[in-house]
Amino acid sequence: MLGARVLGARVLNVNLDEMLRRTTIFRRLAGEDRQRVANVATVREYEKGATIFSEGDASDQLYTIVSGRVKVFKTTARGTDVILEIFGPGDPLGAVAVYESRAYPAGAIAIEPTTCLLIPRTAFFSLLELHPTIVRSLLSGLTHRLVELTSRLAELSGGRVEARLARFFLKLATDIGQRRPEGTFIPLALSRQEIADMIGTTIETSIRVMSRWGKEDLIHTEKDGFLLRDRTALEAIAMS
Amino acid sequence: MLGARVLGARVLNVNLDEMLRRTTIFRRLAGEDRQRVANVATVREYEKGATIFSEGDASDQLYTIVSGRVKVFKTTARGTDVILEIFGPGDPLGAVAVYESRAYPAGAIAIEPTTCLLIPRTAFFSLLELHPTIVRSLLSGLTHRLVELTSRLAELSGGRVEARLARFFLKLATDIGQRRPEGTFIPLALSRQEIADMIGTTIETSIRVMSRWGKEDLIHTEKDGFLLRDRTALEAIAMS
DNA sequence: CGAGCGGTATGACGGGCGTCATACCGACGA
DNA sequence: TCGTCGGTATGACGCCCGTCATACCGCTCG
Repeated sequence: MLGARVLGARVLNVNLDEMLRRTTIFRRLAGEDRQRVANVATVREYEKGATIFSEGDASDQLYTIVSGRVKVFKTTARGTDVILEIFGPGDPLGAVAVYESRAYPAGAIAIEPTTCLLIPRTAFFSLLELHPTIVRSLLSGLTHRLVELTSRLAELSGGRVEARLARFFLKLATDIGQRRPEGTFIPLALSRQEIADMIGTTIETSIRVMSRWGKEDLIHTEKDGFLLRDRTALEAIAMS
Repeated sequence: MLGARVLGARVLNVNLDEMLRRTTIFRRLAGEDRQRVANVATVREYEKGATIFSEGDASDQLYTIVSGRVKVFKTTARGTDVILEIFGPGDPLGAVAVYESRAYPAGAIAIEPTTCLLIPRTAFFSLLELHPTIVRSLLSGLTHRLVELTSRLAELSGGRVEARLARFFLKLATDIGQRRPEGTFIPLALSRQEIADMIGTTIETSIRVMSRWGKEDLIHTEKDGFLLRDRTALEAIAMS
């Protein structure tokens, strides 16, 4: 449990209900049902870089992100990592493993200070029995993830690194970008290594491209994110 | 409807029930419910190379493969194709699109003579209402596909082409391989282009590697599949 | 039978990018 | 204050593999 701190549920009981309301899975529950979930839920906090679970771990809990961001990744045969997705507040974590009672098929690491809500598998299953709406909600989430993943698969395979990187930042911009007078700000701090893991290349290459783009005033790395300065230039690179 | 032939449901009504029993989704239905599905189902046949649906098409039917094999693929920004999965008898096709009432996120083409069972979306939805077990079955299928896709994502990103190709055939061997005195036979006819689309490379490279491996007696291309002659050599290549 | 076509095969060439090596810089702790 | 460490930066080298071009082979059709 390195980097994790378990908080007594009683202390936070006031907030638990509020937390549950913000999750995509449990938000539609009636008040009393949410209360029942709250009674068996645990809150856990992770500092940046802390491992939430590792690939192959037995899955006994369903995680839900309350705040922070988490990268879900798989380690390839060669030892390099590939980031499958980056999850944020409200997103479930490990739903696939818990539902199928199998080991986690990928690892999860906090890339920001993160707090999660943990529901034991047994409690989760009895919820599924009682509330078909939760099953529906799960289905919706999974289908969206499937579509996302297929897009990433098409994206990763082949093509020049520069184009992939440009498309990656353009997608981030439309997803979580904030308009500013100087450009579009992406409030997501990723290391060069994590950028490389997202687009399937090495850290040196990602550093090289980011460094050049910084000098060419296309995109700048800031303390807590990235600032897109020249969106049209990136779009041109993405097309090529 | 090029390459498709619609058969009168009445003629095949005897077989329809048998077909439904073989699907992963509808097999658990009670007899009378299966009969209700059979009443609204259609059978359609596709010859090799025929398009079942294209990426972006509106989804009005749920397909289920009765016999044959289908490749599901996405076209990248650069115009190259990436094969996401190859489905066989019993597998559902387009479940994600139908459930979410969205356009198909990928295209589907028959790589063998194939016959499918078509269920209209409306009928599918009323089935979902009546039978929670179908929803469960859908969920299971989706989670398996998710795990598969994440593995393929990790597989595709980076690494030498030879290693990826070796791993690809080794996986096929363990999935659908048949032991023979001369080696392991993989009963799946893929063109060099389709091999390239599976592992994310070009047709020339896949031809080169396959050609060399043929000469080195590692794997031979036959009329209706591939014959793995030297499994340990492939495993060595996959490791490197 | 010759033309056309789709799939396979093979060579030549060059650039993108992975690999190795070194250096710089800020943060942190002894 | 200095040493260490993690992250970033940059150069040199080489080779895998994508691109272009040509050839071969079996099949179908006029």
